[in-house]
Amino acid sequence: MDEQQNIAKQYDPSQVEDRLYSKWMEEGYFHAVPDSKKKPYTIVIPPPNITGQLHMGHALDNTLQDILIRTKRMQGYSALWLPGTDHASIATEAKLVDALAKEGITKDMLGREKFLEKAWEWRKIYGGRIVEQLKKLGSSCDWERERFTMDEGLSKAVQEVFLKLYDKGLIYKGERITNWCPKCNTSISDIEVEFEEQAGHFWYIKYPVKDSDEFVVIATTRPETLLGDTAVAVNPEDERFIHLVGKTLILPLVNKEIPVIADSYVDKEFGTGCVKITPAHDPNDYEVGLRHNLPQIRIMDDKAIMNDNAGQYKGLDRYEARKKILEDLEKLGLLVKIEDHTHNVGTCQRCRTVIEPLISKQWYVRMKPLAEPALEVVRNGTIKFVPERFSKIYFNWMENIQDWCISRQLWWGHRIPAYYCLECGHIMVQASDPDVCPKCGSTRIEQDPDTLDTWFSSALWPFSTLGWPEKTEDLEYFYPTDVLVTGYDIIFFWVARMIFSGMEHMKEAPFKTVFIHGIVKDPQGRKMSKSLGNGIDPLEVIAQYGTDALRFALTIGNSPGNDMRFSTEKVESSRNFANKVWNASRFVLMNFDENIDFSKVDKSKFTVADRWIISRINTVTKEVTENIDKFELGLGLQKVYDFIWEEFCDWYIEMVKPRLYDRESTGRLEVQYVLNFVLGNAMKLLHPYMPFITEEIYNHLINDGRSIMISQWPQYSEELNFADDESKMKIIMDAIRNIRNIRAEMNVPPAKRAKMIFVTSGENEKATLTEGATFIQRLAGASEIVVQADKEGIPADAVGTVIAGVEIFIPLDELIDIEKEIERLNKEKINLEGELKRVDGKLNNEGFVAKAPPKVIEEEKAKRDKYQDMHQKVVERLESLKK
RNA sequence: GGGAGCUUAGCUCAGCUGGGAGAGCGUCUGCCUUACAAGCAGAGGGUCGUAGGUUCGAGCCCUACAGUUCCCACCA
Repeated sequence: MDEQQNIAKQYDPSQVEDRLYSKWMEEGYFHAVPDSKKKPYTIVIPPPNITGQLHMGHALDNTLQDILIRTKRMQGYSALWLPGTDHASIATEAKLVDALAKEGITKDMLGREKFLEKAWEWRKIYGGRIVEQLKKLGSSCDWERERFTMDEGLSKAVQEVFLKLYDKGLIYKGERITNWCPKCNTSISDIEVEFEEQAGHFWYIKYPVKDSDEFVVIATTRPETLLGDTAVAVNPEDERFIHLVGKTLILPLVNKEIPVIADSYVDKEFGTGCVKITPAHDPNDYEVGLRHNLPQIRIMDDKAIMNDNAGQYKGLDRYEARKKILEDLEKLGLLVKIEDHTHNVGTCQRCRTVIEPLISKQWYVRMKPLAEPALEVVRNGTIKFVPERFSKIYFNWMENIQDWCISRQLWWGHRIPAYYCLECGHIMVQASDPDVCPKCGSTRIEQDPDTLDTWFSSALWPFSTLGWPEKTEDLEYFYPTDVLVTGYDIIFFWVARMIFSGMEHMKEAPFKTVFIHGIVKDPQGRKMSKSLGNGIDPLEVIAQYGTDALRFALTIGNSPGNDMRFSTEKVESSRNFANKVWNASRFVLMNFDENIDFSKVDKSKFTVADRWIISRINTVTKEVTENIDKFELGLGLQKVYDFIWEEFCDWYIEMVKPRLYDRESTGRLEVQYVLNFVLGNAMKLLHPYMPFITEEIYNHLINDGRSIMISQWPQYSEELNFADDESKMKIIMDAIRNIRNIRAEMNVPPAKRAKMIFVTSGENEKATLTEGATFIQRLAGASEIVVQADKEGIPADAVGTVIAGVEIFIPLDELIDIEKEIERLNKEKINLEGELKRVDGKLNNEGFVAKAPPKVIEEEKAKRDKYQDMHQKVVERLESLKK
């Protein structure tokens, strides 16, 4: 076949990938519809941010999802992989603000409406970018169903949920201390605060006692908050200070009177035992303040600039204020000492700015009632984490859950459906803009300016994307989804919230399995990050090595939940495998005749090798299918890899070459059939992992002409299990390996062909060796093969070896180095003695014989017999050489 | 302070329910053998972190310890 003869020696993914992806799209293979004849299988994508760029984490996450969905599609499910993107309110808004700043424009200059117009423009430009990048990965998403968290339907779902939870009293507005990011200018939830160890100081400051010479010393890491102090607390059982409780202190610099209070929150052992209490700027102090009815004095504005309450420090940034305050305290002789102190500082996940806890009015979700069903559904196994250990992390978090702050002082996002009467302050939470206040009749009504936490909408993703709150056919058919694939870093942000949302609004868990993967790290084991600049761009890897190689590298040798290092060496070896597959296929295709008619195949012409490889792919099919079912994707891939490279390429193809090179040979058609069958099935098993190359090859093989994507997943069949042929092949392969070993060790030139004599008394061995003679000739470089029952006619200086039940001799024309041969045989002898010692150790152990399963004992006995026989023959051989 | 993971060949990692230690890369030797030098054949290399325990039998189960990474908590 001329066309096939011309296939390039090296696989070029760039010639294949885009072409095939377009074809799949055109054919609509990714599209899934409710089909009563099929079972549904659903995965919803973790929606990437619209401003995002594909990174290795995405590449891994989506490769794993694609492997699962492609497998299930081939297995006959109506397999839906539902894609989409997330508006990522805080991230997008921050980027847009930065971009505008470069043009000298601020949010306020634009106004809300204009700003949102800009944001939607951005979404148009960048939202599509990540989608195109996912396509480069080969993701078989149903793009006809692509969703966006701010789509009309999804926004409807968000509103519906907000109203529902508000009506149930599960959403409330409250004034309390929250995490505030002065840079992003918004409140954030607890999990968006990342603690970072920083080197800081402990400043010891004197607070004089009123009308006394006495004073207390407090230790603080944040002296600027002194301005907002409304008490100093001591432990009620601290005898050192108990006499001061109830007395009044003079707050330095401010010269205000504050009380000394007793609260068990104070640790006697830590610091000085006296704690300044700043209810408006510290979460713990806030709690203490509530217990003791202390005033809350905010001393900073939303940008962490000191406000009116800071008196002379007004207008200073919090760190400038700190410096100034310390100077002033120093002057007054109130700064006692300074110690170095490393402590954890809360920073904004988004921008790394140090969080300023502030008192403000925010919307919260009451979590306790929602957490209970979400815990139960994991406890009772309705939802399983893979690996299982992550359920513990989930429990730990969910059991100690705090109310969720959901309002954000941002513009880009779902606006909170709450309206305020400007006359009487009445709050209306409803779907549409009210005309008049039902309480006072005023028409002066304003909507809450805040938007919702991005995760509020992603929490609804598994059902909002399927049409909820409408009762759609899709929702009915595809919900609940089957697997959620994600990294362990977003279990709290997303997984947990989807679970309680699913339970609350659908009364059903949103998925059955949470398949957790680790983080992709750089070759030195560091997390890939922008600031380190150590990220490896998956798109560059694809451009250089191909998508299949990237996917292979991300999957091979990786086990669920574990982090992995990514290196170009790994991609190179992955690329090499793709090339190997390519060339094996090239070989197969080059050796097909025109107008092959497999209906003429005569199975009686199958050789031991044919049945062996069929039996092997049959077993591998079973194993790989099981591995994928158990989410052991790396193990499954390893098995396909080993099968293709070692068994199919290194053994089977090498063994069938003589039958293919001779166009008149009997069984030529049968070989072609077996090659086509085995390679075809191997490509199917490999397809979920390496979709492009497998499709390209499958298209050239002889089959029903359908795309491999929608072909049927191979089935294990008992009829294709040929145990006899597998054991025969073991003899043949052992013989070949041993002979190759001798030849290498005895420095026999590779090109030199030699006569080989096999001595065996076993009928089975004899028949097998005769049957496999051509294979041995070719693969072990034999010129002639003789199988005989005794050592008749074997020259004394022949080199030799032994496998189970068979002695092998190679008479060489030249004189051999007897010493070297003795040395080599001695090595064999020592090896066998080691094996015998181990087996005997077991069989001579009474406990083993009494308690081990009979099958294990039988196996050990068989091994002992085999090794004893081999050992005896090696010893005899050594003795005859020493003469 | 609490919790989890990891520790296996020079490097990076697999090892499913306990039954003779594996892969890739690297190293050494020999090969351009008409699918593939991004390849073929062969070799070397591990007391599976340490110490106990359970078991006929432990890389795998239990306990303690050491090193390491991460998560949660956040004592000013």
